[in-house]
Amino acid sequence: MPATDRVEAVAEQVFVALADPRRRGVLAVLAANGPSTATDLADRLPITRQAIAKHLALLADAGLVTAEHGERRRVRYGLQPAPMQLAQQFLAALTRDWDHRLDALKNHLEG
Amino acid sequence: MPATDRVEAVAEQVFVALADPRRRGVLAVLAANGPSTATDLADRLPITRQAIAKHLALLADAGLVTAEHGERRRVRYGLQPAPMQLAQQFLAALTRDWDHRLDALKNHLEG
DNA sequence: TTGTATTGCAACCAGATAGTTGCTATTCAT
DNA sequence: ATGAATAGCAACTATCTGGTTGCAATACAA
Repeated sequence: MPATDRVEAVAEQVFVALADPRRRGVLAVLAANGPSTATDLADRLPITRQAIAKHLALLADAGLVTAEHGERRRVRYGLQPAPMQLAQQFLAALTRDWDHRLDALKNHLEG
Repeated sequence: MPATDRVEAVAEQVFVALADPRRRGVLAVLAANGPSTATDLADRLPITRQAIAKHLALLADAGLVTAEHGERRRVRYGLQPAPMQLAQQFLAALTRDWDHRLDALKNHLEG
């Protein structure tokens, strides 16, 4: 698989993740408070722990958070900025590409 | 409503739009070929015209495409880059914010 | 050992989403 | 007037998504 396809796949997962306000909420709490457990997050957000757990699973699958297993069966989830940066680059490239193509079409019509 | 909320609302719609491969396909065709009708797009993509029309409605709602009514009842949809740029700025700000907060947390632990 | 706190799994529900088919209306050419 | 091409609307289906409740298992404290 070409590298650009893998980039697009990661970007897609990031877009899916950021498309949901509750997931953005989870990420915001993690950014503000540092690594937290699902139970901690459920205290600060208006949904149940199990709902949080599902969102965390999706975020972990996208690489946006990673789980670290601590003492007493506790699992803390921490932010992982790399996929965000990838998605940002993908978005920037897409915008540039569009602008370039639209300019080319415009010039083609004028010329 | 504060301006940042409106930015976030637009960014969310862009993320939703870009989260779907078929929608990215529609946008790619529009970028490559310029404004096109739903029927044109249906010829180039593996889904029916009606499915395309639904995606176009969502994209238009997000401001990513605009409809121009032409002759003979034809409606052509063209790319609109502004919301993309907004989403890009939102994503960049988010990434910066995370990095800043994570650094602060790290320094807090070390200091 | 009993209790408390935590995680993980499964079943279930309601609503949204993607797609299809079928139909109607409009426009223009023959 | 007929026919071809296009766009829009509605109904229907299947799948995905977000959320809940309930329950079992684990770990530690008293």
